[in-house]
Amino acid sequence: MDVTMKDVAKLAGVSLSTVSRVLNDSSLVREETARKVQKAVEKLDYQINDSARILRTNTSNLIGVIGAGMERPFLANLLKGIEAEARERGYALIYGDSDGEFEKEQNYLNIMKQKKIDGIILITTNYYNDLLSIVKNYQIPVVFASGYISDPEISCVTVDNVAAAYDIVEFLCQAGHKDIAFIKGPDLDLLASQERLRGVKLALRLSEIKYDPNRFIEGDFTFESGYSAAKKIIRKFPDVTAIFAFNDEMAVGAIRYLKEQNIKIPEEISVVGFDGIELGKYIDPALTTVKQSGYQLGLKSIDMLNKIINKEKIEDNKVFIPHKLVVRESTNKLNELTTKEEVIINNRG
Amino acid sequence: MDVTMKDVAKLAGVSLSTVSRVLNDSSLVREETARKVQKAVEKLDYQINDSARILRTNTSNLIGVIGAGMERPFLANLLKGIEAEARERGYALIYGDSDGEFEKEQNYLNIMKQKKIDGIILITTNYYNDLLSIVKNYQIPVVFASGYISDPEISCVTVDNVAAAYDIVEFLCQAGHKDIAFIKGPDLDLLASQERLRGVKLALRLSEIKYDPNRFIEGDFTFESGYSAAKKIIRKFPDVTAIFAFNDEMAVGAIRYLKEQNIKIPEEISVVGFDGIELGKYIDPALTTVKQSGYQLGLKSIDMLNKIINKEKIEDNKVFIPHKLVVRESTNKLNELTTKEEVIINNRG
DNA sequence: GAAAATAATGAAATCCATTTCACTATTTAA
DNA sequence: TTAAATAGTGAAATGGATTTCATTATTTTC
Repeated sequence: MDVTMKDVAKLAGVSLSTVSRVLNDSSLVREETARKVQKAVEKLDYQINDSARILRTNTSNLIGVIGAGMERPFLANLLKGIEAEARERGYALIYGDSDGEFEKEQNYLNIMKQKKIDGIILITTNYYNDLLSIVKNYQIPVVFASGYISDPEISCVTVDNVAAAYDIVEFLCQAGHKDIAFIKGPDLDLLASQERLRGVKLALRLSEIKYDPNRFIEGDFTFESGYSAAKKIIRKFPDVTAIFAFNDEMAVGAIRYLKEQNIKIPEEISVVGFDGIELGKYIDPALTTVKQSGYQLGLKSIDMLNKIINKEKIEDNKVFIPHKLVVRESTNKLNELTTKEEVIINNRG
Repeated sequence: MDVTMKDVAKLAGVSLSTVSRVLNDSSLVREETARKVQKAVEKLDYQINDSARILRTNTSNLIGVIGAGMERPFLANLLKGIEAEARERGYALIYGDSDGEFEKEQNYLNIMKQKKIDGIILITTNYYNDLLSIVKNYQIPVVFASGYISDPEISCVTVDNVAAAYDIVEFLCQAGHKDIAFIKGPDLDLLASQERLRGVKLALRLSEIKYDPNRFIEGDFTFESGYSAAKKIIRKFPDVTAIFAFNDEMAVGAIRYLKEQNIKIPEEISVVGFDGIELGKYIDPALTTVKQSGYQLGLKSIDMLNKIINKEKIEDNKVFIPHKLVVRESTNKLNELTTKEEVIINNRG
């Protein structure tokens, strides 16, 4: 029913082998013969049967992507970057959502293995050591694109979560904030959230601010969780002057809550986020955040994976993409606030 | 190197055929034999070679998804729904982004055909008639999940863009707005944007408001385009009392611009969006919009595709998912505004 | 208990491309 | 001109499953 190489061979008056050679690497075929074959291919609109090819060659030009929470803007852009670079390099993508569940991850891993994927990108927040050992067992090239994995065998591409979180907290501290609350990610998130936590602690220590675990409210990276975390923060710590949400969506949720309570941002409370998604520019006040490019992360991940697949030398299997502090309207210096109050006090006095 | 059925057969002491039967449909196999085979499968951790299976059976349990602009929250959720339902039904997903380019769509269509996908979901804004005829030629089950396609042969699942746009414009009109501006989608978008446009026109006609094409500024569904569209609107039509952006992101961008200009929302200008993405609840003012569920749309699309693949009867190959007007803070009745003004006038008088 | 029917299994063909090996045609070297 | 080397091509083996057809065991029927 479908056109096969045999049909092409017959029409071109050559053998199967020759057709195959023309379609892959015509170096061994006379130009004239190649032309005949090409003509037949076009005339019949021949399309290769990929399964047959994969069966024989054991390479699929397929890359598996297993992610979770990919509807988040940052990760949606990551996927976009992955897709663009994969396409560029001749790979197609098999995409599966694990919902952050180990079982589903395993499941997809199996399915993808059965499809003989050439490599796999994992975007998984709560990796378990089990997953790591399974992945290693599979002998399939893997890149983690969600956080730093210390295991030296594992390649990963990620923003430097520790440094980035450090930078933004340091920024708050240098602005004079001492009473800071945090909306962290799920405790199960062993990658991004835990790393950012480490960066926070580091910055606090260097600024000689006591680390108080109570000031870390757990969220799940959604608007909603940011909103309700802010509520808890305001109740428990009415004196905070700054909130650092571990991603922009939670920051936006928090801002919404604060505004509902008629708390002025940044005059009374500064709010900062993480990721630097487009949205941050358009909310009111525009969000101060530390920006990383999901798209870039996607490109780099495929780049590294491609190198592993092709057994190219890799200088370093831990790659960090750049991050940048973006100061907008949701923060100010605590001094400024003080100044204003002083002015008011002066007026009164 | 990999474990094959042959290995399983040998270990279990049966023939290849028997192993295959056990793994597919053991109805013809003695229970005892089946157990032996199962045990061998487990012992060897046998994984089927999918390419071999597909080659033989010509069915892949693969569904292709070709989309564009999938980083938009609504579409990201659509993809999530597609993935969830596809997984549920035993399909894996091959995912490609077309960037809205015909050539890339064609390309992916070819690649996917070569991989013997069982069906395909198209989320493409500017479909060309070319694409339609190609798709028809391919004889592969297809579902459009992005808008209404009139061609009776083509199945589609979509919100009723005409009705939804009608509803929200009617809502504005009934609130007393006569001077409305619109931020539409790209003119190339023959689906969502053009349909919404039709809904708008219908509502305007029924409310006896003259249709003025100048009042429709073209955007591209991004925050940024909503922002600059609002700028144009305010310059050209300083008297507008309402803006309808054809999606929520553009509405958010518009709101940002209006706020920068110290224009009060909704007191001076009401703003409405389309889609009902989560974000709308958290911006200030919370966005009035017409809500559809991307996730739901995804589920329904796979459901329909699955039916086509299995040659089940389909009552109607045009399916609409529900939409709902969600009134929040970004709109008010023009009367209320008038009342306030009257009060002010009275105060003055 | 023999014949007929059914259940359970295996051998071999098949799906479609790639690739090795063998062979012929053409060049090059001597 | 002949021997040696190389270029170009084809036949056949191969990858790993499914499935048809044939065959052997087992039941059922009379």
